[in-house]
Amino acid sequence: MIAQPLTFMKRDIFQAIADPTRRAILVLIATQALTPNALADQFDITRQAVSKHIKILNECELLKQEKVGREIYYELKIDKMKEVDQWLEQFRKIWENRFDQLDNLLTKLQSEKDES
Amino acid sequence: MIAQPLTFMKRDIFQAIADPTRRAILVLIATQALTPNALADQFDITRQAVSKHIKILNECELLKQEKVGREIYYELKIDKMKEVDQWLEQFRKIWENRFDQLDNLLTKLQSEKDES
DNA sequence: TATTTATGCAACCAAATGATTGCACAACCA
DNA sequence: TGGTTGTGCAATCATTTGGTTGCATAAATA
Repeated sequence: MIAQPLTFMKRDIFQAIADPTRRAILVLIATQALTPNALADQFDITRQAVSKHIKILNECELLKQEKVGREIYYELKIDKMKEVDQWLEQFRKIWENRFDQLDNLLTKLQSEKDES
Repeated sequence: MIAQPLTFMKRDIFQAIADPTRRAILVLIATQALTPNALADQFDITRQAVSKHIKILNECELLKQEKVGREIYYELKIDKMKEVDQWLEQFRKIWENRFDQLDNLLTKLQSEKDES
């Protein structure tokens, strides 16, 4: 056995973003801090269901929180999203490399055409 | 069926990459085409379990396949990974913007220091 | 031809997931 | 003080998930 996931965190960011509701939450709190109630207003599910999603996002260390009285404002720790970006990097290298090769080919074909 | 309705795909790429085994598979077939058996050798699970993961990745339209005799070579459709990149873009904008603002602040502080 | 090999599919199972309802409790406010 | 509001937690439930074993079939090989 060669390839095996190395770390064993209970949840990782890839699980966090697997659910469409959680992705929507992340977008909402990317630019502004929101309370669970404010978030729940945006969805068709119960406040408690949203609360569970928040808990999961929190376990993944995706959230900053600030308590104001009895309200809790949640906001995205944007830096955590870079983990996904870093994982994507290995694929980005490949597609950019292939694009460059295609570009080189087209340039070469063009110059050959010019010479004729 | 010719084209699947985009809005009602059973699975999306975020679900595909949620599982650590599937992420490892994607990495393995990003640069080379591999058969299910060759893939299964890399993991501690059964060939059939790997086969199920392949099926899921296929449903997400992440795979190219080429049949050679009785063997089937699977390779990653790298362009499909751009969907994740595109979703990340909205967050990238934010963190790059914040970095620029921090950079501007530091530059300003430095120039104020130079003036004194 | 008979056997081995590569693959996919079906049935089954335990655990995880995403939702619900109900409750507890602290913080506001009339 | 008593009632309302914001939040989190527990119990419960149906569905999905990720794994297993067993089988069917087509292709390669002895």
